[in-house]
Formats: sequence, structure tokens, C-alpha cells
Amino acid sequence: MNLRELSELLNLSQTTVSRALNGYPEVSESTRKRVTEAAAQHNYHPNAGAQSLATGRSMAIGHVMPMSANHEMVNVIFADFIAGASEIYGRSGYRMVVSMVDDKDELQTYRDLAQRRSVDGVMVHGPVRADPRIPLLNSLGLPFVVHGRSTGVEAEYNWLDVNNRRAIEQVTEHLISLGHRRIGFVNGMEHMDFAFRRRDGYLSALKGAGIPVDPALMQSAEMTEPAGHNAACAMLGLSDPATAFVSSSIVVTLGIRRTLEEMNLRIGQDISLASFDDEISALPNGSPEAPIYTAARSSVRAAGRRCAELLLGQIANPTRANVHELWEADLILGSSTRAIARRRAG
Amino acid sequence: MNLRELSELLNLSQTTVSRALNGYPEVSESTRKRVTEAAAQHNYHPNAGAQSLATGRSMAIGHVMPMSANHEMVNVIFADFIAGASEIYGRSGYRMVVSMVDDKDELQTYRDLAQRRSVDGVMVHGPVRADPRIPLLNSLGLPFVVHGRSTGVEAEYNWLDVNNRRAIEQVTEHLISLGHRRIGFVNGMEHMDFAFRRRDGYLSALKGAGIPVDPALMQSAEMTEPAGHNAACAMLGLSDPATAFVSSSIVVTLGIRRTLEEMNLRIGQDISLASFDDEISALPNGSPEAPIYTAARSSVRAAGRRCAELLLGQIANPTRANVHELWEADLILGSSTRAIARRRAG
DNA sequence: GAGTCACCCCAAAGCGCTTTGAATAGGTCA
DNA sequence: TGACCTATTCAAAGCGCTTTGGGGTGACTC
Repeated sequence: MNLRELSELLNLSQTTVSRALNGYPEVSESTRKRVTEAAAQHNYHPNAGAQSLATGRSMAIGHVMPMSANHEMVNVIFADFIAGASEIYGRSGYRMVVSMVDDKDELQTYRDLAQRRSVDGVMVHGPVRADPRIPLLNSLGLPFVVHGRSTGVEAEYNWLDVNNRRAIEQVTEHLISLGHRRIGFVNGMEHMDFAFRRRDGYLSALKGAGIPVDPALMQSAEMTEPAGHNAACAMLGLSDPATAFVSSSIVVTLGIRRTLEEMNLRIGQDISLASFDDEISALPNGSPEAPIYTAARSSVRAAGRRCAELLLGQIANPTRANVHELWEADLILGSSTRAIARRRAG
Repeated sequence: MNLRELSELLNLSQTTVSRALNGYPEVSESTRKRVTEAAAQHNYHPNAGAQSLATGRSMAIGHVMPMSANHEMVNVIFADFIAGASEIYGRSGYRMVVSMVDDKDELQTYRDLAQRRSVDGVMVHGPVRADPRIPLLNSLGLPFVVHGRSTGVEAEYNWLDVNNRRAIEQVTEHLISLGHRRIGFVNGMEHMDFAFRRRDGYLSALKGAGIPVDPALMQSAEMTEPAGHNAACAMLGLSDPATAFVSSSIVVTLGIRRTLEEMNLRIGQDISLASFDDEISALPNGSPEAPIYTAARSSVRAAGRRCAELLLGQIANPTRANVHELWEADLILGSSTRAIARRRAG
């Protein structure tokens, strides 16, 4: 069933049927009703390719994930983010096209998307420092929103970011206020912009308290369970071991926790544990009343929703000024942090 | 830059340029070279909508996720699955379009996709028992592959499934062989086909060993960390408590583990823990040499790759007979299961 | 009763590509 | 030299939709 057939069926022109379906005013309510009913009855939906050819709009948003990011936690975060974004797209009739590409093909992928007009805009995930995608997309004229920011890019662009620096500064300050001075920092890969900023926050908190920086208490690695385990093993094995940890995600925290168990150390009592918490849906951090981990929390899914709104807004109104949103993370006090205690024997 | 402009630039007809780019034989190698070079230089890529209109193929695969499944673990699994599928799509020039839809709209979404011709095939995720999507897709004539199976659907269709029944039967048998008779089973939602089959496997292992079934040792809930925690609390609080657990995923196992810690029970020593392990990339189950959890393991990402291959094969050759693949999970023996021990005091 | 205005509807062009069927060159052979 | 291939290239139609620029019809005004 295509438009021509439908219009013949109704004894109307294609124009009228098209207008009726697309809500144009110059068609009477009675014919509109007749048309929409017939369309529903015969399950008519306009051909996507034809529509995009005729309108120049594809009604699709591109999400490009570099494969390398895939090995990490980013994968899980990505899932929650697109779940949020999808909600918004769905409401506005947009589809989401996801491509996972080799890093080396990534820029070419954007050029390709732009040239083929297969998407009306793109979402930029996991920005690194001086991210080359941003100037490229600006030059391509393809609307985009960055989830995060990129230090070292002076161009203007739409972004929504969590105040990663402040969030980690805050949890570190919290640990310091509890008396900790040997605080292990288990960070993500620091070429990623968010990890770079978190490092800043950690260092700034130490500096504010006059605590010397010990490189042995800082790790930068993929945000996985084993990475947390390794880091904790190393930092607890020091002659002057860590008494607390700041971790980059709940998954990393699970790895740290495994180390504590192996060493028979009790969370909260013997060692304090604070995290950045992306609110991954499968891994809730306890109940709202009784959070397990002290954390700086910010919902990835909510970010996905908002980024999608910003992007659709930009597409609807291309001359709109760029939007920048900096979200503060919520500080959640859980049972995993306590005033410093002497290490248990054993 | 479109085809017309490119052809004018080269002083060739659109036909010749199109054929040169699409590898048709009736164009000389010298002009083909000239054309491809000019196309690369001007970053020409054919307009997606026009191409799909002209060929009738959209070069896209649809992945529809019902929103309800979203709250669960399924989300994380979904991410790994599509990462695998993407690899295959990318190689063949296919794109992936993802829609997350309200459950009530799901069937309509498939009708819509088929009618609009916005995808050449779809992947069916998270089949439930007697899944209505399967007969619908069959009637729509849209090629599809089911990741899993659907008990109660007698129609023919392509599927790839893990032998969930046998996998859980095996880990349960393993626990029984270690002397456990009070084995808690923390399952996913049993309207999902995979969970239904796993239940079967659990029951069959008990039956084989002549162990009575205790409903208090069986839970069916979403596959989250808190669900594991709750189940473990309940089953360890019984007058005749569980001495071992079979869990439906590593995430659930983490919740069980939390309960054990709270109760000061040591994994492996005081309580045994076995899981189904989907090999989520962010949550590796220890190292290959030293797995933490005893588990039936099967890679979701590999399944994504294979399902994508099956689907593209079906599209390329629509008259091909349906393919059914049943994968056996690998039994991994970790340090979390041991011969039954008396409960520690305390 | 002619002119004016809404209101509703239509024919046809055009989006950028693929593909059919035909035309043009350049060689070969009798 | 002209007929006949073969190897290249081309003009034009068509995919299914939107949208421009009219046109007809009745009601209403003067």
C-alpha cells in the first residue's frame, strides 16, 4: 500500500491525502478523518526513503561509538544513555541509528553520515581532550550535542556535562574531613575528558587540605571490575597503605570491594569507599533511604534524555545559540565511609 | 555534491558514474579509477534516502527493545549484544536502527518498520513465552532472527539460543555433587523464555537427585543487584537455610554476595555460589586461569555477531531454510563453590 | 447577476539515485 | 571499404513522497 494506491482508494489526489496525513490546514476535517481512518485500516505508513528524499530530512539521529571504548564500562553507560535518548526520539518521531566503528574510521563515519544525509544530527559520546570530532562536525554543519566536554577545543558547540571536577573534589573532601590522608584514586583513562577533570578535582581537594600527592595512590585504567581489584591490591600493599578510596564508578568499586574481602577488611569500618555513581539501572546503589556507597551521583539516563532534547531543539531551530549545561552531581552519604580507624589486625 | 554534479565534473553520465562506483563490469578500469578518485576527493557518498528509494533496500537492520525490559539487566546484555552485531553490520555496509518502545506499541512498531521499509530485517530481543512478535513478523514477510526461542510458538523462524535449561541443570548438578541439598535459585522473570527454561533445568537437576522442591528457595524477579540481595536475605533467613545459590547473572550474584558479607559468610567456604555468566565486558568473571564464580558461561557479544550473520544471510537469500542454533554454555569452575560445610558460628 | 473570497482539492515537478534499453565509438574481418 | 562485434557510454524512466502553483465550487457581498 503506497500513497498512490491509498489516494485512488479514496478517490482523492495524492496531494490531499499527503496533506491530510501531515496535518496541513487546507484539508477539511471530514476528509482528514476519512483519510486517517483508511490509512490506519490499511496500515499505511509512508516509505521512509521516499519521505527523506522528498523532505531532505531523515528523521534519524546518529550515535557513533568508537569500538575501543567498547571494552570498558562505557558500554554499560552507553546503554543507559541511549535508553534515555530513545524516549525523547520516540516521542518526536525520530529514530536512532547506532554505529560502532573502529577508531581509525570514526571521523570518516561522520563525514559519511553527513554526506549521505542518513541522519539529521549526531550525538557525540565519550569526548577526549582536544577531541577532533568537534571541529569536524562544526565544519560539516551537522547539528550535534556532546555528552561531556573537550578541554582544548576552543570552538563553540552544544554540550551537557556533569561537573566531574567538583564531584570528585567533593567526595575527596568528604574523606579528608573524616580524617583520611592516604586516599587512593582509581580513575578512568585520563585521555577521556571526564577522567582528566576528575583527576583535577582529586588533586585540588588534596591541595586544599595540604596533603601531599603520592603517585602510588593514583591509577588511571579502564573502568572495570578487575581494574578496581588491581588498584586496591596495589594501594593496600604499600608500606603506608591507603585508608580510603575514591573510585570512578560503581563497577570499579565492586573490584575494590573484592580486594577488601580477600584481605578481610570491612567496608566503612576498616576502609572507606567513595565513588562516582552513574546510576546504572542494573546496579542500583542500595535504596534511596539507605545508600550503600558514598557517592557523587548523576543519572546517565537523565543525561540521555536531556541531550536528546537539546539535539532535537538544535535541529528544529538551527540558528539557535549553542546550549551549555553543567550538572552538579548529588552527594550521597552511604555506609561505606567513616571516620578513619586503625587497621584491624589480620 | 550529488551524483549529477559529480558526473558533470567528470564529463560522464550519471549512469556511468553510478556503475563505476557500484562495481558493475561494463565500465572500463580507467574510468572506474577516475571516478572513484574523484568521489573520494570530493567526499561523495550517495544520498541514503534516494538510494533506498531506488533500490528498495534500506541497508539497515532494526533492533526493537521494549521499554519494560529496560529496567533490568537486559539493558546491559543488550549493549553487549548490539556491540557484537554492529561489527558484522559494519563490514557489510549495514546500519543499525534502534528503537525503544512502550510494550503496548511494540507490535505496531514492527508493522511500521515493515511498511515504511526503513529496515531490511529485524532482530528480536528477549522473547517471552508464546511471543506474539514471531507470528506477526512471519506474516509481515520481514526477515528476522530471534535471540532466544519462544516456547509455545509452533511457527518456523530463525533463532540462536543458549541451552539455558541444560546450563542451569549442569551448575545445579554440580552443587548437588558437592553435597548441597538446600540450593536457592534466583531466577529472572519467568515470563521470559530463557528464565522459564532455566527453571526447568533447576527442577530437573533436583528431581534427578531426588531432592524435594521448596518454593521458598525459588525466586523470580528482575535481574538486578538488589534482587539478588533480597533473595539471599530471604533464603538464608529460613529455618532450614540455603547452603548454595544458583543465580541468573553475575549482577544478581553481586547482590547475593553483599548479603553474605553482611552476614559474615565467606563465599565458597560457608556458602557456594554459581551463576549464569553472560560475559558482560565490564564485569569479567576474574581471569581465565582463575575464575571467581563457578558459572555456565556464554558470550552475549559472540551471540550478537552470529545473529547478525544469520540475519544478513537470510536477507541475502530469502528462500533459505530457517536456521536454528543451540549453543551449549561452558561450565567454568571457580572458587565460589565448594563441598558443603557447616555454617560458621556468628 | 457579476465579483470576491474562502475553502477544498488537484496536476505536475522534483528530491537523487538505479537500471533498462539504446547509441556511440573503436577494432576486426572478409 | 563496409559489415559486424565488442567495449563503453548515455538518455530517460521510475522509485514514493512532498510541495508549488493553480483551479473549481459554493457562499456572500454589492
